[in-house]
Amino acid sequence: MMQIFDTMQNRLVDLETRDPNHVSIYACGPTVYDVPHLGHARTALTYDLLKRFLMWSGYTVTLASNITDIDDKIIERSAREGISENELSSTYTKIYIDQLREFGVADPDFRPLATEYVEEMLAIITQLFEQGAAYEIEGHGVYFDVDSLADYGALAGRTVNELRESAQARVASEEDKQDPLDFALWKSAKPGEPTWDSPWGPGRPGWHIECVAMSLHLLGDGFDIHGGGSDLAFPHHENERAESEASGHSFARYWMHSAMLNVNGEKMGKSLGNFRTLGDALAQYGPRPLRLAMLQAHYRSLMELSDETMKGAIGGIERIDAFFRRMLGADIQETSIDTEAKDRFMSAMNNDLGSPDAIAVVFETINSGNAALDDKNIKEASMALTTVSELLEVLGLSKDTVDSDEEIDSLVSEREAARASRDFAAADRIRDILKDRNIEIEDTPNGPLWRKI
RNA sequence: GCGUCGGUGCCCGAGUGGCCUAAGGGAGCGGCCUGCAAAGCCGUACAAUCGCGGGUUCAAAUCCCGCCCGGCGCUCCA
Repeated sequence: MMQIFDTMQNRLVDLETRDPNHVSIYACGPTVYDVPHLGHARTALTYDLLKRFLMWSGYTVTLASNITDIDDKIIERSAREGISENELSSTYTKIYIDQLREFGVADPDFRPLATEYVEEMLAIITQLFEQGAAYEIEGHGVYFDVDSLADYGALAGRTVNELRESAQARVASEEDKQDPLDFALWKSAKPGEPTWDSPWGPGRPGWHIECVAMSLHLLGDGFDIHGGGSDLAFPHHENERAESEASGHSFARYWMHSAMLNVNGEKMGKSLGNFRTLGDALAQYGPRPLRLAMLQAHYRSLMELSDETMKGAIGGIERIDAFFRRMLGADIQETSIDTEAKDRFMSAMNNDLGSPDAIAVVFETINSGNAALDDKNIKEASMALTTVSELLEVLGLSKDTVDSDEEIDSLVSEREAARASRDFAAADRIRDILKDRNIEIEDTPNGPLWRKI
């Protein structure tokens, strides 16, 4: 059985799903006011990996991942750029989706937009009123009363009083909130802002309510896993939980949080110059090395993404691809998977998504497959190939399509002819020509192969 | 300041009481293979030690206490 680290219980727990053989997951996506950075990619990758692994384990999985397309930052930025909120958010939504696809993150089953769930949000706010968990402040909006949730603060590992102390030590609120911890469910309309009608007058959604509306609508009460970046645990997730539970809906059974990512020793978002956007990193390193680098770190540990890390990951991908190239030339048989390797891979992943360990199993299998091929042990080599292919599929690291190019093929043939007549000077000349075009030749017992470098 | 997670070789990282004489990958070095390469295989140095100092235990990288350093949170944030 899979174990995951549940933020709520603050420990590793067995994943016991609401429905047998089905897992419902809600992963918090970005607020689209700018291009995605590597941190967004890491978070999305975590839940992509979780889904792939659970499906491979035999579950059916429903993954919902939202796009928040209305919030203060979006309003601010679109005003500054003189375009509509919708124009701004749809531009960045498209970039986000395109780049995640390029990165190899599969589309979630649902990708809800906050602006399409205002009805559902209003319904929940109504329910909160009915439960006495919400109150209105004239001119400001509707607020949530944190006393409505007995263990408010549990996700942050703190009591309400501890939170209150911190909160009071900070900004005194301008509104007449009953408690400094209370937060807006519905914000009254302000000039120049997009608004929706509501029983409490025109306004727009407040904090966190969009995720509650979308997750409950798409996955139902008591869905299995709610995830996101660790920076969202408090207050975002805590408040979602409060809103949901207080309105009478049981919320997520488990909470998962993926850790942050630093680039070249600097926090994301503050460094300039260096790549920090997903787009730049994809262009610089390619999707697969980037993915390998991220998967070689555990999702719950802070990750440093440096040039050196990437150098290592590029080497790793090359090793994987070289293995496939070699096998391509071998007389491979149809075989079953190596159950020993599969079991080790599975127990690594069952242990709170232990991808670094799981990847170690893949590399070990590549090694034994290569060794088997050297020994002309085709059966074992074939089994290693089957195993590596299947496991890489689970990790989303499968080999790209094979390169093909007629002109290069003909140069390679020319070189083969020269080699056959032992005209090595001519053969090396052709190899140099190809090298100038970033093509590297590998001579194998089954003939030459080439690849882009 | 309070809470929380973490600090393992040159780099990335696994390991959470005995199988650790610390996995795996990358980079390094030597050998084999090759016309030469590339890829691959084999071997090998680098952790007498796992941030530092105490403690518990027959036994600790793994548990406890203190300290140092870093991430995240304390109503923007993946």
